[in-house]
Amino acid sequence: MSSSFQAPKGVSEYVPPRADLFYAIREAFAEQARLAGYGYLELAVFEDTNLFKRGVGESTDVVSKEMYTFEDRGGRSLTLRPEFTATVLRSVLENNLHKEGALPVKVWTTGPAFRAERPQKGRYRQFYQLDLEAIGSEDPQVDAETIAIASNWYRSLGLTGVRLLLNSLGCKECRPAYRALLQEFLRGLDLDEATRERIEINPLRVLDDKRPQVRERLAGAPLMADHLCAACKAHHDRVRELLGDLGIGWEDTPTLVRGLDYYTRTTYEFDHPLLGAQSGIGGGGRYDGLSEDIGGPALPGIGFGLGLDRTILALEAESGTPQGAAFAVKPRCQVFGVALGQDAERRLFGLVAELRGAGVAADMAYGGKKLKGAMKDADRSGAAYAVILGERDIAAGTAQVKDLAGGDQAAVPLTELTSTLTERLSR
RNA sequence: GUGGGUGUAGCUCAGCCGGUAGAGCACUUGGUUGUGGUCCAAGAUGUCGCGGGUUCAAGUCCCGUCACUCACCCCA
Repeated sequence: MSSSFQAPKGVSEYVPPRADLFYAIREAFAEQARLAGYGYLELAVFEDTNLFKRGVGESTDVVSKEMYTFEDRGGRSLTLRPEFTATVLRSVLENNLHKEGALPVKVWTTGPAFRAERPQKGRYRQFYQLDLEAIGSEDPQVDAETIAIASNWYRSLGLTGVRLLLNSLGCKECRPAYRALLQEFLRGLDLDEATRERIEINPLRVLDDKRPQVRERLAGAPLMADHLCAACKAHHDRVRELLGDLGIGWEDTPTLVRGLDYYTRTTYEFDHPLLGAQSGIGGGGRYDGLSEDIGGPALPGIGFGLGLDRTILALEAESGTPQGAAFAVKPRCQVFGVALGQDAERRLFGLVAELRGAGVAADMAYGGKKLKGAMKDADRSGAAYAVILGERDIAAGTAQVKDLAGGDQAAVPLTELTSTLTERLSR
């Protein structure tokens, strides 16, 4: 019997065992970020609505029709974050991190973001991202470094099907001219009303329309790659060179466009072919003008958002393929205790605490269960060993340690129980 | 916002031309006095999403509604 309530529409919730995977892959990312010198940030989940309007851009769909915006009791307009970059940059500037040490400021964060979209596979109204940003450097090495971090993370999870799609969107020197050129081309096409409007507001987005009838008309459209200024071209070539040095493969995708206005130069997306319509599992790029857009100093930046929900879907999709998903979650229980009688139960309770103190994941049967039921619990717990303790054993000063996979069982002196199990589990 | 599909046991689903509810898995108990995972036996479990209509009779047909889901759009 469930309650009268259910989670709001489109909210992705995680419960065991999926939630264990969710947590573990997030920890795996923390390790990658740490190795590359990125510091952790814990940030506001809602912001002044204008931060997103000015940062993400009012012409974007995200801002114009997908934000959860509300008024607080003081009449302020607040918005649940639809993405992370604007919040990260706002916090970095507010806390003067860009003045405290060497640039770039290297930070990462994680948590939920919110968009009021119609839910479907891989698209939720409350969804989870890992976000990493390097703020204050134009060096293409930083571009390559951030891409490498994401790429290493996917690899550490055992994902093999991730593709990197790469493009450059130019800068404020070369993009306006290209944009005008593209608009001119697009206006000559026979397109539907909504698309014609988009040509005037955000023409680059028309390029990655998925509809076949639109795609065929787009053949021959001018591409940013052919209109980059010398500085942008040099930057883009250098990034690709560095990715090559790192052994990271990519596909040049001249039609790749991001939906947020702030992106400049390096722009990329991680894509997984097994996922269906929402195949972009992560994306990022440069945003050299964003700081000024939100009233800050001129500070270039680059970063990415990786979708945790979609990464889990990718992991699950791959585990159905021959190569399989290699990522293993730490077991929730390594040793499971089974007691016979009240005295033994009390003694075992202490032993379980001792095992936990020694770093062994331990659990036991509660509620005075009979041996058979308790052994069944031991089996279900996934533990490698069961520790069985009865009056006989206590009298002998030992416990029975059973290897649940093999079935072997032997008496181990109580004083050596923790060290014996620690040793056996470590090999 | 637009279109399609689906709502039956904890899970995955079957249920014909309308005749009063089924399977597999999971669960409980027993076979086993101090031993799980295998095997055998027995058992418990449902507002058939909700509301209305047609009918002697509705899980089944009709209308409405809600939820879920996939796709468009959008993006992580």
